[in-house]
Amino acid sequence: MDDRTERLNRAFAALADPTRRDLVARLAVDDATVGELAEHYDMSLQAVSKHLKVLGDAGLVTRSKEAQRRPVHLDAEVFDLMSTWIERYRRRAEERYRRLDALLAEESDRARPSETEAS
Amino acid sequence: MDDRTERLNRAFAALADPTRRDLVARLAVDDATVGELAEHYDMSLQAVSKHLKVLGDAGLVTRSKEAQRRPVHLDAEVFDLMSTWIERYRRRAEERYRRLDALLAEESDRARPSETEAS
DNA sequence: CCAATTGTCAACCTGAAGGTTGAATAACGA
DNA sequence: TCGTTATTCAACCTTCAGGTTGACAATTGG
Repeated sequence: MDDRTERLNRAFAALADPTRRDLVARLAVDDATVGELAEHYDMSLQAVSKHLKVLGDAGLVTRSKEAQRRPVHLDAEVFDLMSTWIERYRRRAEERYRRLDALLAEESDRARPSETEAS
Repeated sequence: MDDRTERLNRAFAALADPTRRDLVARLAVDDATVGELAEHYDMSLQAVSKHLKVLGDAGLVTRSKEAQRRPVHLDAEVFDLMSTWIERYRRRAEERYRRLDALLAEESDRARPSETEAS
């Protein structure tokens, strides 16, 4: 399996969990420490730490030990990858929908014979 | 958990599997039957059927029993939902990145005293 | 109407996901 | 240096995801 595929696997899997999506939402507002984040959830700090590891392995989040606070922050790159994938198929699905629409219109034209009908 | 949350759970989870993303890619080209799709994978037809059920439950795919062939086709709506979610945080992550950039520039300005520095 | 083809259901297995608790580690302040 | 605080590691449990095979259901063709 190529690298791109595995990155998409991890990224989509990471965001399939509502707690992790919520973590992303919080980190979009401001960087925060594990402890700070954990306060908002009804689960152990260790569990939150695990969730952050999953987000980290997926490349959605980076940890900087540099500063004295705020070690976790969002990283945009993988969002790009997912966005590209989804947009591609969203566009195609919509296209196909429009084409189906056109086809159905054509069909109902054929039901009531029309002068534009070829051979 | 609200409906939107559960739909996102299912949608992201559905696309976390590479076989299912591949099914989506194929269905973006043309509708197909379970059997036709299954030929391309090294797994049982039942397994593919299950994957399609997951995609269906996630609302990414619809099945029409009407016609004699091509029963599975893509549905764009849930793609919209995911796209909106991702774009939102992609944008914020990028914003925060730019702001960090600016902050670092400011910091290095402060290191070498500059005339634009206030107070 | 019968048979063949096509798809789903059911039971089962294995491994991984998400949670727990308790111990280990690392960095900081006094 | 020593204790505190913050975080991760390790072992364990339970549930679920993804695959298998075999039996069943339904639809189409002759």
